[in-house]
Amino acid sequence: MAKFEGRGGDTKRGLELLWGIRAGPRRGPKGRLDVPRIVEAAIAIADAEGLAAVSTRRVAEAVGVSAMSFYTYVPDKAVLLDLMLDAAAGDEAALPTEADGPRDWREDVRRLAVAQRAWLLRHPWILEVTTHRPGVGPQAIRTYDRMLSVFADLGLDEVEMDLSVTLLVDYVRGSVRNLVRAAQVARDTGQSDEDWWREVGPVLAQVDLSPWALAAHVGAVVGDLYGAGDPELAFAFGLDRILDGLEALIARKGAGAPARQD
Amino acid sequence: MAKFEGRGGDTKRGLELLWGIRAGPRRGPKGRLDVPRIVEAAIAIADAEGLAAVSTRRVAEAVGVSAMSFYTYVPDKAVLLDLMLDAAAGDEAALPTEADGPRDWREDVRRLAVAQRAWLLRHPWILEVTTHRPGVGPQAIRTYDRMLSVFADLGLDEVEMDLSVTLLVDYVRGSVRNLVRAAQVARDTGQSDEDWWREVGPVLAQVDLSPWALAAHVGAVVGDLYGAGDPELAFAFGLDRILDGLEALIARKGAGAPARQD
DNA sequence: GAGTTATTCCGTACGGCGTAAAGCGTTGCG
DNA sequence: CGCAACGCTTTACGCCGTACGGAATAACTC
Repeated sequence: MAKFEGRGGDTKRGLELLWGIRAGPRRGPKGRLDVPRIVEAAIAIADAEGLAAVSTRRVAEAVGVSAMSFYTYVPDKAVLLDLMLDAAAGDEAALPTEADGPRDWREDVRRLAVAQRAWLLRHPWILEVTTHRPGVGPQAIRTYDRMLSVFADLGLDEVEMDLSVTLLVDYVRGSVRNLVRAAQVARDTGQSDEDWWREVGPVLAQVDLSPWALAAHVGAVVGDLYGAGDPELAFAFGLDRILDGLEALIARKGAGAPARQD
Repeated sequence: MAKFEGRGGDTKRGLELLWGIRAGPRRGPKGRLDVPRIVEAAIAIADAEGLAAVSTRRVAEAVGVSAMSFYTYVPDKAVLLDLMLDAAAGDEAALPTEADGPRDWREDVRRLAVAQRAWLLRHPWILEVTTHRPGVGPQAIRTYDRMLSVFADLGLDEVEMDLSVTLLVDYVRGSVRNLVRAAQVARDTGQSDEDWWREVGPVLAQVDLSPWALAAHVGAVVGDLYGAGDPELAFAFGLDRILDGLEALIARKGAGAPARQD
């Protein structure tokens, strides 16, 4: 199960598939399918029903072949996940370019974060597949490149640029994760957050929370204000803190670089 | 993967187990086990071999009963995971108190983040658990309380305190995740990062990276400096940015609150 | 052409998983 | 005592990833 949440499998073959540089077979019957069709079907299933619904049997059925024919095209499930990841990276929103007017790095970074967030919400299963090794597919590299470009020309060195991208991506992923999980559980169990609270409330009422008065107080205030938590607000708040933090770094480092324009 | 449907009764039963408020059975044979023993065994397996090794059958075997006897104590696997989560929250490091000298919120927050990180590295499987709902067990609430206390008396309102905790926790989790996956994959596949790069390198060399020159350049510089990425450095960098961001907020909000002391 | 060989596709099977169902024996309440 | 509640077990179902082996097909060698 969780063995496949990381990478592994046939690394070399997987990479060749990622970049489409596998030497085609010279004899034998022609395949009825190709890898992109399989990956597309897998992504459709994941988008609609979650990563748990993506089994090799299910994908094979979706493209109209028997269970084992799947393995003719993809060496194992770990590689399928790699391919899905890189393919999904293809539909991220475009970044604004210099042509759209004067660059404002703060606005660019915010847009980047919002776009990443929207992308993750479109493909929630991506959060369950997260790679530990850098994405080495074409789409992943393109995304990395685009993110770096936002931090270019601000006086940061290469390492700082890379770390800034990492910080931003890690934050967005963490922030979206909570939201996605809620939706996922609601779907899997047919139980909304409200239903759940209605069940939890009475049990918690029996409990003595006084040892954690601060938690109880803040929890009550926050809960009253926006139910079980407002993910939009949390996202915006964290992003603003991170932008402030990056701004402090940039101000310190990039004396001669363009500053905020607003 | 996380497809455990929690039916209505399971949620309630799970909560009762979390808080130890089940009504004891009056007749029938005494059980040979209790829930804490089962949870402890499950955590031991998860610590040693990863979450994937935790199956109901395996846990049952570890405590010396047959596969189905497990379900006498725990209604289903999702509840087991909830119990594991809350139990694991019990071994977080203590926070320094006011008795240790003058409070410095920045240092406190940093210590908090470092402690959280160490805790996650001690129980890496926690990051793999797709939690049912926000933690409502006693340990989870205790942790939340302690984190809030660090942000108390700084001029932040309840919502800002809650959001600050969320930001910090989300960041730490995201940051640790990369590190944990590396170790996990290395263990599962027997392939170290270096082995992996040795396999990836030659394939990537065949590829034209010029469309993403910035990514290639930064990637090369970063890779040269510290191999496949230095997680310690990335963690410290992101944490510093977040601290700067929080400091800006606190400076703006808490005119009368204690400022930095260093 | 004929033969060889690489390749596609598929049926079967193995050992895992979570857990429903049903049976057995033990316990304590009435 | 009898009976209901309960602990524990065996059996079984339908999933999963995928190893294996066989049949059909296409292109290469002769």
